[in-house]
Amino acid sequence: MTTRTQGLHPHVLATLGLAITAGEYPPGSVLRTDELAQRFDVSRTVVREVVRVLESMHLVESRRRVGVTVRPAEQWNVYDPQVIRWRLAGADRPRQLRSLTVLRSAVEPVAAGLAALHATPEQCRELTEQALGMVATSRGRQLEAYLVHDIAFHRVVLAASGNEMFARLGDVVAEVLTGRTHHQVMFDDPDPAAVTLHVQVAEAVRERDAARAEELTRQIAVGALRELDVLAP
Amino acid sequence: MTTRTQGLHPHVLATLGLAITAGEYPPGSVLRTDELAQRFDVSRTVVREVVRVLESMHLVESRRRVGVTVRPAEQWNVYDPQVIRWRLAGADRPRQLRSLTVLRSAVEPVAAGLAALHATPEQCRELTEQALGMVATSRGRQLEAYLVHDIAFHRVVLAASGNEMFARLGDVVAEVLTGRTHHQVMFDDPDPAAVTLHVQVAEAVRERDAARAEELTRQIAVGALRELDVLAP
DNA sequence: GTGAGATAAAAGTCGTACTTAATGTTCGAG
DNA sequence: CTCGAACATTAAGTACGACTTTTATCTCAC
Repeated sequence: MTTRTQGLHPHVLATLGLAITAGEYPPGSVLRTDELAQRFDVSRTVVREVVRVLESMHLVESRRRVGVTVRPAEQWNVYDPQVIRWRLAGADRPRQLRSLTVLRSAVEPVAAGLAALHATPEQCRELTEQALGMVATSRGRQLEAYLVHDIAFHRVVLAASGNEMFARLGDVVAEVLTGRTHHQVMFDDPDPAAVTLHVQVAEAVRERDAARAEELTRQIAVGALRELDVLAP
Repeated sequence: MTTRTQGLHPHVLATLGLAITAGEYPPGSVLRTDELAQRFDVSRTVVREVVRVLESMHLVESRRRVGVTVRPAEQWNVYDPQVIRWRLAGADRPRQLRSLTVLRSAVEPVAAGLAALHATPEQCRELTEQALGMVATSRGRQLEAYLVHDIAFHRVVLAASGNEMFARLGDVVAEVLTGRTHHQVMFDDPDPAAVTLHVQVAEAVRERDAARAEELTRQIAVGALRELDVLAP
């Protein structure tokens, strides 16, 4: 079950990162580089580079004479897309999905409001197009195709907000939506109300109606949260 | 002007990270590890570890036969606390401060609303205490003391929200508030209206009034944004 | 021009030797 | 018996040199 990556470093990093974020090493656990080198059958060089990266993610802390200790989850860089992916792939996907959705519910309405003020004509067009794509694929179990448009739609909104912090959440939203579609329980077809709301958001942005864009997006977020409450414990 | 850090790796990392985030290397610039090793007078080992970390922050990309190329700013991991610190220390502090404040304006109101639902008695007490501390230090040019309470206040709100993504923004908020107080132009005393609002937020949380906590925090955010508009171009 | 093949440049990997710092232990002074 | 200072030990940090692998680019025949 070797994770078949090209290059040793990526492979070791992925394996260790996944294991740590999955909680396989309780906080305070100590790893030694030599031991890891042996375990993965790679040189200490590779292990050291991996440890440095994990350290920059605050997953571990490396101290002389003691080793590489695993940090408590509260200290992890949970905004690191890599960490997010690991956690979504691991055991506590539900919890992660929930906390990310709450984050979305805070950010996306504001982003939509700003998008209404700053979106370029090109972005407005793109937004409408994706919304129509969602409508077109919202029936008949085309969840995969729907997902593509959904992701693109939210990406454009976040990018059009003109705020780089929002824009960079595009990847996170993509992960959330993908995770929801693939792993989470999900209805056969998306909620028709949500689809309509997306179309209306595109409309509001096009008409530069910031307040409406924000409010409509807030409704989308509320819907997503409610759905999560229904489908998850 | 050696940045006097203990350990070679931290020193090289800090220097290079700062230089890149400051835009000293335009996107697409190519660095070679041997060259860097020479320049910093360290072994290739150290440089390689640094490059791996920078790579995990998406600041650079390392490819065989071509070298280490600097990525465009849109791809940087702008949520990495380290990157945030570098950018706040560098040339575009104003822009960074603004985008982070917008992020706060989206997140903190929602966090406050959740805090009203989930805060422990201990957190309520802490909140009130910090708010009172803000009142006590709001006059007579005690900006430093005020800052401490301000940071603590917002940290508690974010932590009390019960959402880990929000909680982890505590450091970011701390950086923003610190940056605003130290480097940004700021009035001699904080805005009295803001101080009052903080006290009221503590009150609302204590009384479990989520809607009010959210609305009041939104007003704080609006004030912060307005202040930024007044004091920055 | 175009495509196959040679060339070379730079990152990737490895092993070993040495340095440094933190921890734990020992041992002597009080 | 307690305390503290010297010492030994351990694991990370750093350095260096050799070798491998990938791949951009150049060459040359067609």
